[in-house]
Amino acid sequence: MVKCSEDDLDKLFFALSDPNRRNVVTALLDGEKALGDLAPPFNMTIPAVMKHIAVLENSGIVKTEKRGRVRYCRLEPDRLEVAQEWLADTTRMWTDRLMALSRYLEENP
Amino acid sequence: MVKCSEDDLDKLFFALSDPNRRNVVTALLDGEKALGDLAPPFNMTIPAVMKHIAVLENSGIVKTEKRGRVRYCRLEPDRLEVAQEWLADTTRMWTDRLMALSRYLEENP
DNA sequence: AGAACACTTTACCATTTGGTTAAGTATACC
DNA sequence: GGTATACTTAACCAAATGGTAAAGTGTTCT
Repeated sequence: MVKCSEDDLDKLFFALSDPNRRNVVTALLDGEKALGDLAPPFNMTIPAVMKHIAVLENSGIVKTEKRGRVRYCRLEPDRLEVAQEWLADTTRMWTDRLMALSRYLEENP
Repeated sequence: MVKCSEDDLDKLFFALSDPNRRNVVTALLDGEKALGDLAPPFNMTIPAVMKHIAVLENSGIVKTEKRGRVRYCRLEPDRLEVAQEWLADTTRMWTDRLMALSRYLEENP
């Protein structure tokens, strides 16, 4: 099981619970993008994008870096992998226990 | 790719973004539980539990049924599987694209 | 019938969220 | 130096969230 605090999970799932933020993540799959490039495609103002980026950065999914007057945003592979592993482990655990339950129900009608 | 609306994903991730709700999900792995049995372990009042159950039910993760004066809560395997598949597909897509990116970066230093 | 039980509903509260506009700051260009 | 660019900050707003206490409703037990 991946080490990951409850608080990390809160932030991670919350970050992914908004469609605009998931869109930003999708946009960043192409690679690094300037903060200003993320607003127009989603009809958001720059301050709105900044808040979403802050949430994503707080969750560890995204990192940003300022070069000159431009703030570049990119996905953080490590954190993505942590998220992926936690999700896989958890859903597998759910599935296992649910299968055990359904097996039990079959054997005890 | 699993069919799953953006709105479904909002609800799903949001439902999982609270530690009390994840605890309720974990508690339900043992099987069906009465609503009242979910409050004491987490130091919540009954109305608080009801709100969390409503969020989980709205996301499709949990279903409830009233028998007599007791409301029983249980995990909904179908929805769990949908969630699991979506998460696996999405994280795989992320991983694929990130691997393509790192391969590109290796070949173009 | 009457009491006990297990929710349900209502009303209320502080905080957070997601968004805006407008003014401010730092960098790049002519 | 002065101007355009690209964020940043501040102030504000409506709605949602997570929680409570208290009163109400429907079942079950004696």
